[in-house]
Amino acid sequence: MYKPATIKDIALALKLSPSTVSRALRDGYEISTATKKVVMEYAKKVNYQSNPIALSLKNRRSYSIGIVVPKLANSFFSQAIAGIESIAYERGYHTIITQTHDSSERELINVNHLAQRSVDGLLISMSAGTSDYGFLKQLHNDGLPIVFFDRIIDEIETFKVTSDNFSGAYNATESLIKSGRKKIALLSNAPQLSITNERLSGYMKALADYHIPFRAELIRNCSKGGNDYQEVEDAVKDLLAATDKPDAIFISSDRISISCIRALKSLNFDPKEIAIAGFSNSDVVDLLHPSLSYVKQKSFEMGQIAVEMLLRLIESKYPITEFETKILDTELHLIK
Amino acid sequence: MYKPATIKDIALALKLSPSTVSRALRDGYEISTATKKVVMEYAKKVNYQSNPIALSLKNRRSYSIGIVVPKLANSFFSQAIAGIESIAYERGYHTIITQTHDSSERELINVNHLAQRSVDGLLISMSAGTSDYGFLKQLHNDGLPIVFFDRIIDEIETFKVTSDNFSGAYNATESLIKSGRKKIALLSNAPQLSITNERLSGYMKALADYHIPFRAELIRNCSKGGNDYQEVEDAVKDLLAATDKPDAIFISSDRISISCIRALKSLNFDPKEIAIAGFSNSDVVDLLHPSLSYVKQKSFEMGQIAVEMLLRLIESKYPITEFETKILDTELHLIK
DNA sequence: ATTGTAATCGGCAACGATTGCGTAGATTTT
DNA sequence: AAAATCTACGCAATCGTTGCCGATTACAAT
Repeated sequence: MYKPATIKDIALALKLSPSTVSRALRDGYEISTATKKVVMEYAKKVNYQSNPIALSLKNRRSYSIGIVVPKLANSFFSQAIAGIESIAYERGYHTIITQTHDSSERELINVNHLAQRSVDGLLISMSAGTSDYGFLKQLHNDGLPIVFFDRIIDEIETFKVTSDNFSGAYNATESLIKSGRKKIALLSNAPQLSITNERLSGYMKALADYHIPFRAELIRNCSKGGNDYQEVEDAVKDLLAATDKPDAIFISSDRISISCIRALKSLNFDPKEIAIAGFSNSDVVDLLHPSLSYVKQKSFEMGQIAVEMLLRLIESKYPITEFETKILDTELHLIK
Repeated sequence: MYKPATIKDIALALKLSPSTVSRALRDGYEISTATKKVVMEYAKKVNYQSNPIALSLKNRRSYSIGIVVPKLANSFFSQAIAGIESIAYERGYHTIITQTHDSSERELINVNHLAQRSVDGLLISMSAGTSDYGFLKQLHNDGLPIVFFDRIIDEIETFKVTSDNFSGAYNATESLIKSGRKKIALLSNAPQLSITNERLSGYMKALADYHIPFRAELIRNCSKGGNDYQEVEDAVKDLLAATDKPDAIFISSDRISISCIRALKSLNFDPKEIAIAGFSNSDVVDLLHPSLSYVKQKSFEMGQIAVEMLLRLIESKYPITEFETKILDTELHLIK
């Protein structure tokens, strides 16, 4: 059985009391230099390390923060996590990463697990399927610091950070228009997500600004958000089977962008015939074929900002009542 | 301050002792049905959930397992994690995921953090930079169950699962040979990794079997394992600048495969002039251009097998002394 | 010699949950 | 009616750590 040395062990071996050992290790002022030296040396010898579980129980602080994202395999999220970690580690916090695979049930389980494990705070990007935020509201009201990133919600008042999805979508759509396309379809993400609607608005505004009539039949919702390839292929096939078929597609999600490319490839479509632009943070998006123009979010920075917000909440001595929602701009990369 | 209901709270409210409440909640036989009913109902009302921290401290069991991988952004690992979770959740365990970014220091910190957090066991795929396994040996000797996957090491005797890297490399190299290539370069991964040498051996064996002389000048080590793009580009550039330049490249790592493709693209190389094949578990590898034949590992299955091994170790009543190293075969996907 | 005052350390309790043991009171047995 | 048995619950210890208070000692000030 795995059993590391404890303060008691040291106390017993050195014929001291646990409290003395504890204070000696933390360099307390009331302990003599000699005792400190003996304790420190013995502690090093037996490789003593304080038990974070016991500390968590006693202090109700764990110096760890919980991360809940839909999918690690999604580049955007793994980049955001890297950003979170870059700051968290620096500030002495550990991270506990969990993924929900866009399942509400899994999300509930993970969030509760993290809360019970007494993480000091929570960074969360909501799952597509979640519509009941009661469990989060509960935790938030009970005082658990929470920061939302990317897929944020209105129902809870706290710090949030997300991308300028409207402009991102606007710019991408505009670029398609400027390259001469007029019949621009939209592959949209799960409709309950905040980002989905913002991107839809950007798409519509761009059409309007360029006097292109909005055509509902060019919109396809992929409510499974690219987790289901078949859904996307069916949508693409359907779009391209129309008599007045689109000459471009704007895709409002990373995973759906990939699926759309795969669909176009498997349907053997001439890339010149149909232009595509979409959101993507894939680190190989520039190598894909058929190629697409893409809107890239500042994922790493978003992670950094989110965790900084969270640490402000956690380490603030007084309750914070003024919250901020930060919007990061996006980068449009056009195909050469 | 976030403060969930405790057993004491319930005891106080119901004028019972904590022990009675505890036993009532666990449906102990010595508690009257009436009391149980009262306790259960009140517990539900205040949304009581047992504190895992306290339980961990008392039982030295946490029903959580630690996962340590080099990089979440690497598809292979995020797929393996999905496999791990699929089994772990089913069996009532939580997972705590950490990544090292191939840094030994980070690996040490993460492993210790997990051990101290009293995870019941550890699933680890080693970082490229690690050469001192002392800290793992220590934990293992102290009785912490550990299972290695993918990037395994010989120095510790326990369950392990990895891919048949030799055959994977052999088959890929063979496919290049059969397509008429004779001057096959090798972009190799960090040399201290187990998988690197196995793949090198497979490459060499294929050359030998087809009577192609081994040429050391066609081997390039990317010791940073594709974490550094420039290293790969330099290697590719160097290879292709030679007078007797290769007509094919076999790449022994996922990340390096991607970097190599990018290098070839940025150097404007004709895909027909130089064929490439490499290990990759990217979920978009079939959409890349220039395209490559690829060796895909059974990542999801590997995760499942690893966690099953770990649970055997954790839940075994008697110490296990007979260990197994499972080798999964790989899938070769040729470009059409 | 007495009091004051640091310096140095130990004891107790608590964080939340579990559990062996003890026991008051009710019920049954003799 | 006395003794034995049961029922249903409480007490206290435990896990590792630390905060608070108290105790001991030495040494200086009075």
